[in-house]
Amino acid sequence: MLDTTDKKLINLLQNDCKQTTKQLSLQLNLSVTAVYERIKKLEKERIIKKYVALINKNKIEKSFLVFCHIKLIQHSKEFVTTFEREILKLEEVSECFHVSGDYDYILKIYVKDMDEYRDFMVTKLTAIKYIGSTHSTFAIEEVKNTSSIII
Amino acid sequence: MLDTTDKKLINLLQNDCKQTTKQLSLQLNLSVTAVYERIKKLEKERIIKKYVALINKNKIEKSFLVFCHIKLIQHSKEFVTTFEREILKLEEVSECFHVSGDYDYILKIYVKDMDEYRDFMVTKLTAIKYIGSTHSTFAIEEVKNTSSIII
DNA sequence: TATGAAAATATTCGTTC
DNA sequence: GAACGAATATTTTCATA
Repeated sequence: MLDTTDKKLINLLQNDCKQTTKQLSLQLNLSVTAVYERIKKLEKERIIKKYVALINKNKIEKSFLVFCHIKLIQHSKEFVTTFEREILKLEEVSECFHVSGDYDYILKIYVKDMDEYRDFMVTKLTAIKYIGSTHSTFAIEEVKNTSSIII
Repeated sequence: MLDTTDKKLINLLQNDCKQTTKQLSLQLNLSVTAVYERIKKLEKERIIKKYVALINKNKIEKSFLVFCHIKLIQHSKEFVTTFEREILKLEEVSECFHVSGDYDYILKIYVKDMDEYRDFMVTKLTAIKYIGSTHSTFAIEEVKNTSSIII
């Protein structure tokens, strides 16, 4: 189980994973080795999944964000499987969740601008079989966008 | 401007930022120093925003994901500002985007389970002033969820 | 859990293209 | 300005107490 120190450590690493174990040890009142061992444990147990660099989307021309709600024409196993397999291939789709309610999937799509989005819709998304309908919602502003979950 | 090597480097770091410059240099056919200098440049220009650890939500009891669509009662400057300021304080809300369309905001919320979500709704979210209506959509399955944008 | 030595890595520097 | 290899500084890693 995770104790308070583990949780603190996870929160620190979610915010900046390039801190040295020495820096972490000072914040946690632990020795360098103790921090090191705890991190290794968290990695081994796959509580820490991976370490990544987060990129400023404005600077790489991928700041146009669209939420796309998708309904399939039917919910048979084959339709679901095919759709999901095809979605995984689309690099513009950063997230895709199967959801309950009025539609079947919510997709988060990052592209350069509206032109690129239209192109994506026409040539890639709607080329996937079994899509019944789509509804696009455009982001006007990013109020909050964090990868970390405070525990 | 970013050349092909920069883009490759960014993609590598988005996938694993703990690789040593030596490992990166082998994949990029560059010297260790050249890789080092390119990374420093990307950090300085804020193209790389930060380095973070990604946590397995299943293992920390935060795997219940809800998309919440919110409409404000009005769109005055004051209402928008107040709402956004309050949302930033809620640690359950990992993302919040101001959007066009049928509602004003899309929120992504991670909690433990439905009970915790109900509690969050009642005591935290709907306690915020100026919310007109909310509509919650629950994730059944995570099909794709990546922090990286391939460039 | 802590210490410290050994190994690996990051960082700086002088030089070349 | 970008790349390189050599040097130095720092950090990680691991055996041992």
